[in-house]
Amino acid sequence: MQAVLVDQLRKANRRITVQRMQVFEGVKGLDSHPSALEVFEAVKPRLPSISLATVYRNLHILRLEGLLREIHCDRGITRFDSNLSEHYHFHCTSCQRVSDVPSYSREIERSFSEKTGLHISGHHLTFQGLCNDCLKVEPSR
Amino acid sequence: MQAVLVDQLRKANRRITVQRMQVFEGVKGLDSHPSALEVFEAVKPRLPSISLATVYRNLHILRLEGLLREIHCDRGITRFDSNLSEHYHFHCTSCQRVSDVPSYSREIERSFSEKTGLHISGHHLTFQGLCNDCLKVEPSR
DNA sequence: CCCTTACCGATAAAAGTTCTCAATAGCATG
DNA sequence: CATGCTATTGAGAACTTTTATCGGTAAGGG
Repeated sequence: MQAVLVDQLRKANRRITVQRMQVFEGVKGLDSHPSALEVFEAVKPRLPSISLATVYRNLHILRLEGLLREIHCDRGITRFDSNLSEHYHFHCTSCQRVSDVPSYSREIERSFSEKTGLHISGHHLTFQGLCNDCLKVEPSR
Repeated sequence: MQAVLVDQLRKANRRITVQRMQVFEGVKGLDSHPSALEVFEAVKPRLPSISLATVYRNLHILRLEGLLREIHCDRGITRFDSNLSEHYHFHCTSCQRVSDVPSYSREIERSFSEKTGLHISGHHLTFQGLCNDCLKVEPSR
């Protein structure tokens, strides 16, 4: 299980620890693009002695090794995404949850790079709006 | 000067203070999408007694009243943009500066909304890459 | 099984932001 | 122009999110 993950960590001279695996599983298990604190809460029942610092440390390492992505939607909060395939995000401005949008276009980058001559390594597209749950509660906006 | 700004603040029952005006000018004067601290540093020479809390307070109020936009590119930092016209951003992953990209497409929203049935209020598109200055220094990537 | 060292938990510290509160100053009114 | 109401200010405490420190632990190669 998680052969790619283990191989990539080994290759980078990183050890396979219970905490590291659980942090990764924590992000993967929560489809809601959890914050570090949410990952901590999710892992704690299975690993009651885990430290918040360990969660931060491993989130950072997993991101460095390209096994997780960071996303920045709200002020001051970093969220994590285990979905490495190219995709966009939908951010509900009411409940703050972030969900995946399966579409993606590399063409956007190419046309921008052509127009500006700039060196592009990627792009992020995030839609804002109200998710269906929040639309029911406050149909005002 | 700044008739729209003043009118909008009056309408919202907000007072026109030197500090508030200078905070707005600070964001507008820095084309680099400054953080709160950078706005504070920019305003301080003209208003040596201004408090950092006042800068934060007014950035928040100006955003609430729709006179500034917030953008979230890096981890943990909120940047401000006085350019209210619809546009995208280019984020240099080396020097962390953010610049404006003049293009915009409302069509993206419409097609996404049509496909998903979700209620969309906006979208943010940010390109990552190396700006021309940083490309010269580190042509590695 | 042993040794090296990456990693852990606990905690302090740093960075970014918001809150509290007494004093001040916009500005509407007379 | 003087007065009163209250939104705003400056200073600092407090809070939130994230990173650094450090002695002890355990992963994994030999």
